[in-house]
Amino acid sequence: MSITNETDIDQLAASQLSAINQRYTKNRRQLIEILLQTSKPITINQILESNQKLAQSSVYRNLAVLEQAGLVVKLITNDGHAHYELAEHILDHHHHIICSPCGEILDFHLSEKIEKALESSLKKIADDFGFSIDRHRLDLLGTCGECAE
Amino acid sequence: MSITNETDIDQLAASQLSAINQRYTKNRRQLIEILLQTSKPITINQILESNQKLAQSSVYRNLAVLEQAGLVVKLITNDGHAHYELAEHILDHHHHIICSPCGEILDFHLSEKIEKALESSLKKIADDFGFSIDRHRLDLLGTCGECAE
DNA sequence: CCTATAATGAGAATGATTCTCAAATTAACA
DNA sequence: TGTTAATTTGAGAATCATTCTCATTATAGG
Repeated sequence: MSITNETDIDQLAASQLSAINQRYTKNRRQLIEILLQTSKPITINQILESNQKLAQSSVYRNLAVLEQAGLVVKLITNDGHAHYELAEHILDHHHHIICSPCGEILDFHLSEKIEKALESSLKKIADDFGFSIDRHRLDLLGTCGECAE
Repeated sequence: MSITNETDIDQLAASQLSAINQRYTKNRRQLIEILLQTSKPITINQILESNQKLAQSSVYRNLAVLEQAGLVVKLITNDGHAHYELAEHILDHHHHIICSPCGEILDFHLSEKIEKALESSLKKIADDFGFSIDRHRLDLLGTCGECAE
């Protein structure tokens, strides 16, 4: 399900970007690389720290482009900093466990059985509301071991 | 499960506020009332429109106080405007279906069976991660019938 | 190699939210 | 029911993440 081969991701990125008339530039490639190396959703500041040469405005702009291309997902949480990670067809379908005190976000997976049951339930609900659904998200909010000490 | 009686809510509000050394003032009572009358999470702007006499800064401050007291929940979505609603022990446990184009949020309920299965699953996951969990949230993201036209 | 078009980067602008502080309100007690 | 001390209020200023602007740089395609 998930793609880890760098070449595959480059092809995918180039193709999804060109589908919205955007180029797969060096800056955008670097963002994809940073997100690939990180196993959890990260903030713009963390991206800027990890590569001092990137311009803040370009990072914001390019993450927005990558999001439009469907390559990146932006997570809005209560801590005032958006977090970014690769889209689910690159990683795989998962959910987030969020530490409210420190803002860290980690990925987790539901068992296939529950995930399926949930999805069919949600499909019915969306129908009842007359919604067409893009995706669902499930977050666990709490306190990590470190912050609890 | 849910509380609809105004007197009960006032008692609850007064007690939860005093637990954090805060008063149940007229302004705060009005916020509770507005949220009670609305069946879905609303923004600060909607609150200000519904009662022109409220001062913006006070609404922000008081919603924060009510949130600290555990009476109100703040929902952060991708549309740049926080939405507020009464806490789950006043309404009842539910989830949100969000229209990305217009930003509207509606409440929905999972069947008790799925909700239970999900909760026990999540409890195990939280343990694995060494997290203590306050709550979970499940959102459906899509497009409402009106925006789809 | 040219040229038209898109991307970049530095800094300014935006806008939701938070902060400040003087004035108004309230609680508690005499 | 006054008095007083502490809290809340409201108007506007300040903050800060994010978005926009625009001159410069890079790129694709002939």
